Amino acid sequence: MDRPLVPFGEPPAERADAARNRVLLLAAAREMIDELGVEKVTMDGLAERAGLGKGTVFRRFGTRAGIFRALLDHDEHALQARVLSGPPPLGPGADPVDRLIAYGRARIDFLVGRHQLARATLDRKAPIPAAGSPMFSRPHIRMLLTQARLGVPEVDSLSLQLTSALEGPLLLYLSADPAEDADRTAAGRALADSWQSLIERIARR
Amino acid sequence: MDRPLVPFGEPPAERADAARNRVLLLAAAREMIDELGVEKVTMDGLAERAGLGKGTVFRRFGTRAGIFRALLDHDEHALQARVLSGPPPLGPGADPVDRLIAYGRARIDFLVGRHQLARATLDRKAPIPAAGSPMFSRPHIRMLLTQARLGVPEVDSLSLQLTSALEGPLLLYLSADPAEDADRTAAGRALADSWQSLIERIARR
DNA sequence: CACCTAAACGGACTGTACCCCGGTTATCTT
DNA sequence: AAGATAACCGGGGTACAGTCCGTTTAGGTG
Repeated sequence: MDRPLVPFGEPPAERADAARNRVLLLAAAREMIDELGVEKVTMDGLAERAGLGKGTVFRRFGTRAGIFRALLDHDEHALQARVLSGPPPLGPGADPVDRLIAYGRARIDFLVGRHQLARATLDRKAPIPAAGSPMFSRPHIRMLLTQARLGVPEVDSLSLQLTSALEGPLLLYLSADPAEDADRTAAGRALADSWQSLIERIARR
Repeated sequence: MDRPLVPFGEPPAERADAARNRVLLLAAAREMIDELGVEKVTMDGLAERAGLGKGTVFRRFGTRAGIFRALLDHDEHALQARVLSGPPPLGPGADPVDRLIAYGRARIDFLVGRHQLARATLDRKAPIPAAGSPMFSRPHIRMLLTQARLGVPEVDSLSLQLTSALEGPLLLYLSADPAEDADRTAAGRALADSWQSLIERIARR
């Protein structure tokens, strides 16, 4: 009947086999993506490749999109680290407006290079928010916006809209065809320049 | 061997039975959506309800998302008509900046009221662009931006980003749960106000 | 070390989007 | 009006996401 003293301590910590299988699955997923492309990665195939049962795959990631989300999350940590504690203007210390611009450029670069993956994280019937990683982009943009003291009345909505302006083009409106990578790189450059001028326009007083 | 005189005339015009079935299917789809919700509309169910074969449904709409796209397209015509020839500021005649603001408000209203439907038009592996209707929003925003003579260097990218800022929040980041309609209405109001101030900031010189 | 329990595992099962192709029918030609 | 032809139709077939539940195992307990 005894319960842990801390009512909401960490969830009991992942079991060793579970952790091992998770890295196994993520590695297998990366391989399959490289070899076959994102679209060809199936849950059955992935399970077989990793030498595990399908149930295990779903227990770990919940949904197909969940796998890609996990993969993308992992890649994102490097970017987030640069943002949180790297050198300015991306990292702390620079003027908020410059940081906004730098963040947009970095984020676009990031998404352009992982376009397939990012799109695969989209999921019809996502019960909660759910896209690329508004988890990080949105609050960060919101924070910089606030710091910039622009006198924006609707910071929450504006940060939502700017997040969409930043990520939406890559997630929603750019072709998913892997053959068009060159186009996408060019489009990315244009988006980055445009992001900068968008922010500058918003920020000037 | 004779071919039509006009090399690329209309595609041969839909056969009468095909047209009849299309309206049948669209009507059935609307009913099912009202009764069961978007998520519960299946291709089999729809076919049965319309008294047709499953193959027919796919021939007409190509994909599940295609049905919802068709439904949304239909609804959009009314909005587009108001934009193209209705009274200002939404219709022609007003200042381009005012029209941008009015368009954003109208579009947000529209999408808030059809959130479920709009999200259902999203489709993994969409062969071509493919979302809500950038078909109309993007060029229209682009045109108004150009008319406003703001000296924007990247009109194409900016219009893409503004389209995302406008539609992205509804398509990507707002919960799909139909129970939260009230929240969504409030969020829509906030987005609309925020859109206005975003445009005003971009436009002021 | 033997035991116990919660967590992890696996793979059969289900529901559904999407494909295929032989048969049917509308529309055009003469 | 009959024949030709292209489009349409139906429904069974396939592949894949996601669920369920009986079985196995990690890792703590005495």
